Amino acid sequence: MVSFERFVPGDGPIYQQMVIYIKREISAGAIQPGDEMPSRRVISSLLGVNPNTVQKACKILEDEGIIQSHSGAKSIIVLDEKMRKQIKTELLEADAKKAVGILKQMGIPKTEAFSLIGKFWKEEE
Amino acid sequence: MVSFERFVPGDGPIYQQMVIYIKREISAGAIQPGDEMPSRRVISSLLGVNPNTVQKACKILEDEGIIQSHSGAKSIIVLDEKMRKQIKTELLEADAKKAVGILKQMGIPKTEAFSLIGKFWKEEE
DNA sequence: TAAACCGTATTAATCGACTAATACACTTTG
DNA sequence: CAAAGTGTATTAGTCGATTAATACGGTTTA
Repeated sequence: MVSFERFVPGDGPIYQQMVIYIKREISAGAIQPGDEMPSRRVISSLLGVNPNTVQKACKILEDEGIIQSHSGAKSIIVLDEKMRKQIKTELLEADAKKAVGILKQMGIPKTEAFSLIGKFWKEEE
Repeated sequence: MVSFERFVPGDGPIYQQMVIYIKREISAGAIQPGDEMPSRRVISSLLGVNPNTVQKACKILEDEGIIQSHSGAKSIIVLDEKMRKQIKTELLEADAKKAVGILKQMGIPKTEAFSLIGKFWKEEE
């Protein structure tokens, strides 16, 4: 069963955050093909958002071929390994590029950036 | 004169992006105390947004003590060195922490994260 | 089979970001 | 001084994200 335990609300529309959350969990292998999604109503209650907002996210995931929804039954994850790698690459490129761009705009030298990242990596372990 | 050349529109409210942009330029030393801000109307035309949106950002910057506005004349940057370092630290902590959190959620090992960042750092030089 | 659960859809309403138009008083500048 | 430029404020309106309430038909399950 797909879990939303690691979901932490951030910036921007919630339905977009949900889509990205699922994709990141898929990249990590924490969500796998065949896994069941909790029902729209359960998710909405878990995250404290409206069922319609959840449905909006699920609609996007279905349009992208990541979940499959049979009306009446729970949705399931349906992606293959090729697609998983593709999603992972896309997310990584976007996130790493963004992080690098920010650090460079702030005038941080590469070495300092590495030590910073190493520091925060340690703190959370 | 404060420049908006490096401003690239991203996610979230524009007035918040403007505030962060100014702070990052300050962190980098590209914006310094005494620098003049372009007028609200000029900025709005530069960025293609409404003057009121620009004013909203400037109001925040003034409330935080980063700019000083005399009605009728251009606003100027007024922060001291202590404040500059404080701003830089705040931004770095937030950005680096966020980036690390994302990479870890995706199950990226530390070594791979470093090589990724190194790669994108190179590409833009 | 029947109740409980599920995906889906519709309609209306709220809220914040942003636009738009305009006005006023102050300062800089020629 | 006078014109142009500037910060500030007000009011109204648009638009998208989100909430809210509700309904319908298919699937699970006891």
